[in-house]
Formats: sequence, structure tokens, C-alpha cells
Amino acid sequence: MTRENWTIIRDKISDDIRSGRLSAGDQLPTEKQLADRFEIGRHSVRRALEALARDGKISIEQGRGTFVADAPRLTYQIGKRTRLRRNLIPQGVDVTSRLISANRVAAPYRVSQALLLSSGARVTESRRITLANDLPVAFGCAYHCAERFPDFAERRDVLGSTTETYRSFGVDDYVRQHTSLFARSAKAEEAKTLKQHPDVPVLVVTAIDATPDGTPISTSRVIWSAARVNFATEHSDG
Amino acid sequence: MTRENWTIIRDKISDDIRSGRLSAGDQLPTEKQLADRFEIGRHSVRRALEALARDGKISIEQGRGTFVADAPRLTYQIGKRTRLRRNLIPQGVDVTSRLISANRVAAPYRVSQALLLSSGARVTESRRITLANDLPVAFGCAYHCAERFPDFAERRDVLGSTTETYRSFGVDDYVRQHTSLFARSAKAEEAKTLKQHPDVPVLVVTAIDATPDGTPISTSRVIWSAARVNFATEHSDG
DNA sequence: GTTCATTTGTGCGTATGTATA
DNA sequence: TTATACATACGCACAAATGAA
Repeated sequence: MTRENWTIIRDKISDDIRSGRLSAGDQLPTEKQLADRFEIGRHSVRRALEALARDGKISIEQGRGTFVADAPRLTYQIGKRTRLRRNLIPQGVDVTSRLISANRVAAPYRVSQALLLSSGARVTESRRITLANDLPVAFGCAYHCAERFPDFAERRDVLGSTTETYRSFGVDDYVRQHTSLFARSAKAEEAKTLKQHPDVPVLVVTAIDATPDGTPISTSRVIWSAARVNFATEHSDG
Repeated sequence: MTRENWTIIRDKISDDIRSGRLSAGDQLPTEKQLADRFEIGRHSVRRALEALARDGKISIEQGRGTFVADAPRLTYQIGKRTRLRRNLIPQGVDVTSRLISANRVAAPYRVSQALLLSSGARVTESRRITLANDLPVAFGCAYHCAERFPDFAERRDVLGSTTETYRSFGVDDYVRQHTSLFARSAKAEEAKTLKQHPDVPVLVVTAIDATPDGTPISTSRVIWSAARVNFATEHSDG
């Protein structure tokens, strides 16, 4: 069984990246040039490049070119005391998070279940995007009971930290109660939001945070770029 | 911006599955038939089918045809007391696990680190595949200290349960200490082992189990089909 | 066991659309 | 505006796997 054309070029470029012959940010030859150089069709080149893009090794940008990815994978620690900033900053990553929108809505079924609210209760919905070194890595939605945390999103935006925001509401501590996760392919807008190739899958992470006594205070659904993050959990009490 | 051809047929088939017009196990029309019916090229049909296969909605089999997937996603609970059988059986899933190979090897670096062994210590390496309703969902490798658990793999195969096997070595209880996870595209052999389309990504899960006092007793690296499983964790003590 | 039709997989050429600089 | 580079799309040919005759 001879190797397929497209896997040959995929592995060649992959090796070039691993070995350092190509480094972060470098522009690759155009599809046409690669096709000529390897004496294969442009379709085979595209297939190879797509495979590399799916693994986050390169970034394909229409009209500009194809580039070696310049962001190493982050490791996101999920634990009882999951804190985004403390989590990613130690990796030398500049984490910023931006509020996209803040709304007051009737709790969707999933949310009312998670927060133990009566169906139809009012909740605040804050949509945020998270960037690591200015590159989007995740975006999603957090829900808080509107009665208990009326202007959560706005305060969070001013205070700059979730922990501080809870404190301002008299919640001195909170823990991650539940996390679930699955992979699926990205929708077109999701890929655009994350500035990633449409074929890169996403990890959908649903979480519930609670006060230490077990009262749920927020639930969130965050879409992570599967190519830019690893997840880890310690199953101790920390 | 008008919709692309391939997304139209992708969404049409996706809707047909969701609505029940197509049900689990049904064979789809051939690529040629779909191309004719939708008056688009075969490449566009293939692209649509690949997208559906990546999400585990259909199963494409060379020489046979294309079928609606007949296995719902499993939910795998990762927790301090992670037990494969107790985990999946309650979902009405018939879980079987088969020993592929058992070896005694010098501990790879990662393994010696995880198990707190001196570098080069002997460990047993058991390769297993896990099937849910006869469909592969995961396969991987577990490592145990060869001195403490000399014939772990063989005993495990006879006893049929990891918990029982540990008990036979005098380990009455064990807990999950650490789990980490990331997504990447599947290698060709991995796709073949999991009997899935080559474009379906996998989730690579690395774990360390320990006795309740914190002594690590095993580490494993398991490749899960990203299309066939969800992961969930409770961050309580259970 | 072999042959053959069927169906998906790989590969190339070509044309045209769209985003970027 | 123009040139460049990636995106979509169609047609065709042949390879490889499957299953039935």
C-alpha cells in the first residue's frame, strides 16, 4: 500500500514545523507553488493543509496566505477552584476577556434546572470572549440569577475579575460543582469568532459554579477552540 | 452571500436524521444518486457527508455505502471514583473490554514520572479496547508497576473487572487522581481501530489512578472517539 | 476461489468566486 | 483597481473495498 499523495505533503510540512525548519508565523508557499513543487494537484495540497489546520498547526487565511500557527496549546485546569486568570496567566499567557453582550432573559430550561430556579425565572446572560495573547481561544455565555446578581455582567466588566465580582455581591468563595464537555465540528460563525479554520472542531464545555455549601450560583456554556487548548483536572479537594 | 452547495445537502440530511425521516442504520443514497438528486457535483456531496461523519451522525464505509449512525453518544463520568463499567452500564449500554496485548517494558519517561518510579523501572503495559454495544469507543494503554502488579493484565482479563483485580493484589480501593484531555485528528490506524471515518477527531485522555492515600498505582492513555462520547466531572468528593 | 458490479476513496484539470493587500 | 491567494464547484478517471454471483 503506497502512501497517498496528500499525506506525504502533510507529513513533510508537519515535520518541517516540528524540526524548526518552519517556525511560528512563517508563511508557507502558496497552494499552487506547493502543488508544482511536489508535482501533485492543488486539491491534494489543500487536503494536506486542511488536515494541518484541523490540528491547529497552521492557519489558512483566504486572500492572505497560509501561516505556521504561532500559539502553543494552552492547558486549562478544571478543578474545584477553577479560575480562568490564575489558570492561564502562569503559562506566560496574556489573558484578556471582553464582554460582548449582557441581557436579562427568561431562563432557558437547562439554565433553570442548573440554578434550581423556577421555570421562567429571570436570569442575566453575559456573553464573553476570551483571548490569549490576543488570539481568541473561547467564547460563551454565563447565566446568573437576576434577582441575586442583578447587574453581574456590568460589575464584572468594571471589576475585571469574576472572583471580585462575586465578592461585591457578598459571595466570598465559590467552587466548580460540575463540568461536562464534548467535541463537535464548529459552526461557520463559531469558526469566524474564534478566527480559526472552519474545519477545526470545538469543545463545548458546560459548567455549574456554586457556593461552598452547594448552592448553584451560575452556569455557563463555553465554546473552546479544540486546537488551542488542553484540559486537565485534579480529583483532589483543592 | 448565498449558501454553499455542500452546506445545503449537509443540513438537509442532518434535518432528515433529527426529524426521524432517516433513522439509525438506514442506508443513504449513493454519492452519485445524491449528486444527481441535488444537481450538484459528487465532490460537494462528499464534502457534506464528511462533515456529517466528523460529527458522528453518519458512518461512511468504502465498498458498502453510507449509513445513519446507530449509536447515541455515551456520557463518561470522570470523577474521583471513575469506574468504566458502573459508568456506562446504567445508560443501557453493553460494555465489553478486550485485552489486545500485555507486555513488560521499561517505563517510558511519562510513565515513570506518573508512577513515581525510577527511570527505567519495569512496568506492565496492557493494551485494551472498549466496545459499547459492540462498537469500539476507545482503546488505549494502561501501565502498572511490574514489581507490585506482576501479572495485572492477565488477572484483569480473567477477573473481568479492574476493581476486582486490584482487590486480588490487596488494593481494596483506588481513586482517580488526575485526568487530562485534548482533541486532535485521528491517525489512520486509530480511525481503523475505532471503525470510524478518518476525519473524525479523537480525544486523548491521560489519567493517573492512586490508592486513597495518594500513592499512584497506574497511569493510562486512552484514545476515545470524539463523536461517540461526552465527558462529565463532578467536583465533589464522591 | 474468482469474477464482477457496486460504492466509496484518491487524484488531476479547469473554471469561477471571494477576501486581502 | 489590480494582482494575489484561498474557496467553491464540476467533470472525469482510476484505485480499493465490499459483497454477491
